[in-house]
Amino acid sequence: MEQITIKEIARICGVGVSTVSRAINDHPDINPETKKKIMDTIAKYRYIPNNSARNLKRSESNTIAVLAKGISNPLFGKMIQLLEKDILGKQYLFVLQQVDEEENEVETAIRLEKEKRLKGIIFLGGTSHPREDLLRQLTVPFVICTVNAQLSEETDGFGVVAIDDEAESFRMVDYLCSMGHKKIAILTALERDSGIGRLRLTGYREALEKHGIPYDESLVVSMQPGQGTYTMENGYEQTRVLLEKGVQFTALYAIADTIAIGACKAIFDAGLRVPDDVSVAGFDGLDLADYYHPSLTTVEQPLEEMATEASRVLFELINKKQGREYQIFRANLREGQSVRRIQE
Amino acid sequence: MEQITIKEIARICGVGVSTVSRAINDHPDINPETKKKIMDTIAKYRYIPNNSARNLKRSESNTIAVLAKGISNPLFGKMIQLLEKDILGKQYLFVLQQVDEEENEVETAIRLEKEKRLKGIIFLGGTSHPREDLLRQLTVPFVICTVNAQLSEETDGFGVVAIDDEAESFRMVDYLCSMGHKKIAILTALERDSGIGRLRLTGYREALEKHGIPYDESLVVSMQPGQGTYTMENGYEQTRVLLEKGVQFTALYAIADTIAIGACKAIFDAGLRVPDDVSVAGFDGLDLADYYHPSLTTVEQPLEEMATEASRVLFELINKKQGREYQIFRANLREGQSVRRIQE
DNA sequence: TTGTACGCGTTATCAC
DNA sequence: GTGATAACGCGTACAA
Repeated sequence: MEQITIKEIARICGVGVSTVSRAINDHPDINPETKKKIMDTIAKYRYIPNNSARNLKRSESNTIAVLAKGISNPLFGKMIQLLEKDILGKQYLFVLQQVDEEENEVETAIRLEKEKRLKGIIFLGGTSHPREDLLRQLTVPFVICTVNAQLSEETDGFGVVAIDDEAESFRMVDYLCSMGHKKIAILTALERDSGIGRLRLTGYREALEKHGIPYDESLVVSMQPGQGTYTMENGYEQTRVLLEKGVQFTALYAIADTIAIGACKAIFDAGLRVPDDVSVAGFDGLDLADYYHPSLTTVEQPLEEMATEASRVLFELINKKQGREYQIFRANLREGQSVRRIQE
Repeated sequence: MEQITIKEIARICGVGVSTVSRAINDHPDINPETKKKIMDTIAKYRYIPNNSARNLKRSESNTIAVLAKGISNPLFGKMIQLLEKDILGKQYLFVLQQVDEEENEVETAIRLEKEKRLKGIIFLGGTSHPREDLLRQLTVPFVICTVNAQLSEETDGFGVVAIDDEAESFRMVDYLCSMGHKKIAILTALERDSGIGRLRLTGYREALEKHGIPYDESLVVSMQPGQGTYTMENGYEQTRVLLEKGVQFTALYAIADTIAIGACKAIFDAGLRVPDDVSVAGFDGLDLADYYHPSLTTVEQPLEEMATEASRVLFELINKKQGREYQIFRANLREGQSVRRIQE
């Protein structure tokens, strides 16, 4: 199939290619009439410039990539839409790259940066302790979003847009304690988790400590590895095992809403009720948490603000070429019907 | 930031660029030693070929695009992952493009095809009656997945991988009738919907007809337009309105699980129970339907098989350059706890 | 205001 | 087995 090129358009219009190029790219010095004629021809022949050639020629390809760790993560849906709108609105090209759970997102970013001559990168999700030697191989600014990563002073030209996972996790567990719970199980990520799991687990420990509740390992349950750590299935399965063990607890805190919902199912299946027999709390503030029955008490991340901020920070970094910017948002403890106050 | 190019590598190794190219692309006639030296240098300098240049040069860019209408659609998550794996495995480049609800996915595809020199396209979601004049502007094979689109004889070089939305919808409503329900409300897409909504609504009408139940317009509720037709929020809101109107019905059939979950919430909020007071049925077979409480009776689409088949069909079309292939899968009516038998 | 010619980084086609 | 070199389609400096 013959693809029509800029040369063809030029030939048809009886002008040079540069004139066509000027018309396409809204250059100032061009005769309006000539421009109109060219644009009409372009429309008529449905000519669309070849992206590869443009990117190749332009020293700067004006592309921004969003790397989402787990595209199916319901957390990211809205954010991606917002980011795309923002980025396209700024006349940048938008590339969405999905990163598998076993994949190292920074390695993917490095490859992508060179392949596509990126101008900037936004990470959605990923590890909270990325390998900085890899990060430094990135020569363009990047923003880590939804993960409260802490980077050393040597790394530069990046931003972090997130909530304070540790503090917010603390708040939730603190809240559970204040509702009279003393035996609080936690469904958390893998032992060796490098993502938000560790941060949220730390918050859990600190809250218990504050309330003088000893940390009980039998109440700490790790999700099983495999495809999708933060899945309902995983939450269900681990909760089922926990219940079968006969460990006593009055509240169950899951570090993700999806896990919490799986947990609820296991509780129901065991013939128990939420929150009458077990209180359940989640984290993230998915829409779903609200629509679940009973609605889930959860920590709501301001996802849309975070997306907007992530793109703002990125463009700022692109302009300044350097800097370090931490934007930590405050989350909202959203009370649902899944946690009840119990008597001491 | 200086990007290293193939020329640099060639210079460093003391060879010509073509030799380096041969090493990169696994060409046969190259001295293993030379190749090793080159590959080592490449690794050392972390050279990564520029994608734009490759695509520009290669007559065929070997890129396949997946256009997903609504990336946040939980239906697509797993499918996208499978598709990506399949496509990369076949040594093709994979591009994921999100399409907004108001956007015409075919127009996006046309632009993308030229911009990126695509080799093939997979549509996830979209309209069931696409504009064929636009589709014919696509010069590469495409597969419409999850939508049972019917195209005229004049269009060629495409595949459809879907379930029979009408028949499966019929089956669900038929099932509801067989459970003793006579007043069955439906939550469907927009009046003027051109997607699966219309097909599923038709199945609903036909099932009622079979059981001699008159079609009652007051039981047909359309989702409101705006951002996200198939959302829990929309389902909630429309069900709330329906309940307030005081229309009587014993079962509620939503054409998507997400809508069904929103509906359940509205029912609970009205002080009613599912399924005791109202039976609820969904469509799609999301994981979530299973984990919801009560678990949702739904029509389960074989999403993974469909994804695998979609890529198989696409590659077949790419090789044959033409053809029309309809792969209609059979869905599975998954009984949950949200529908109960009622006495006549 | 417009056209010509060059180069972006890569692969393929030749000679050698 | 290897190295020049001509494309690929576009943007732009420069000349006209």
